[in-house]
Amino acid sequence: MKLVTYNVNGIKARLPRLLEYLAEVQPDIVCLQELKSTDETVPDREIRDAGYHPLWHGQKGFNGVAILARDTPPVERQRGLGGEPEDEQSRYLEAEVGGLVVASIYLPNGNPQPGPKFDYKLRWMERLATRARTLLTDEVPAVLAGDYNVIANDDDTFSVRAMADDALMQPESREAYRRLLAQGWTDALRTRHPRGGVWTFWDYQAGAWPRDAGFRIDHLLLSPAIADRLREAGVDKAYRGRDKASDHAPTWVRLTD
DNA sequence: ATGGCTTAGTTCCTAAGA
Repeated sequence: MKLVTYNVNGIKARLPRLLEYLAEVQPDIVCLQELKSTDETVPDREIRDAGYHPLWHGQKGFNGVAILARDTPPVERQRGLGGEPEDEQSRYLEAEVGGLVVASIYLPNGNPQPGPKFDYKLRWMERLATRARTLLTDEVPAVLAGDYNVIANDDDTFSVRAMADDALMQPESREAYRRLLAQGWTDALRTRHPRGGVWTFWDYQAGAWPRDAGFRIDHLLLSPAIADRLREAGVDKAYRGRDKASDHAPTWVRLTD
């Protein structure tokens, strides 16, 4: 089975690209981020007509995550993370689908840093770690898939220097990500491409795509219960080059059934 | 230092993204 994470950067603006992707690749499960739409304004009918069962967790204007599944409807387990009741940003959605627990994650960007947005990012990462710990304790087969907004290693970016002051690459962001992995999660892309140099995002500005000046921030984390089912991991890079593309490319794992 | 994209909303400018 193929499980994809794809930050679409606006699902209404991206709908033709997303429908193409679903038709051409036919992934089994798709975690979406940055819907920038409410549950009332998402293209629910179009996704269903494309053969997918959607579970939406939208928000007006910003954020918004979803889980799409081809065979059976995702059964919701949780929306949002605990620990900060006043947080109304739609960034976490967890469901059971196809015998897996799947989470669609849109981790806060955190720029500019230092500042309140960076503090929110670090708090959010701790809240995610708390949830992730529970999933491991319960020993469920789980995939935490999404836009983590963390460049974990120097070889995960085209330029360490260009990104040095960015929230994506601060030591605090990296350490929080490493602590999460150290719970027992497997970074699937890293495992299959240990030398780095694999990008999932290319900025719209300054010719980043034609220069191949990207970085890897979309991650799929596998729980121990399914880590040995990992067969392949990659990026469907060509979709970044299409007309009116998202600045992220679909990033995926293939698991044995 | 440069140059300056894309989306959505309180829409013809601004905020946010990364």
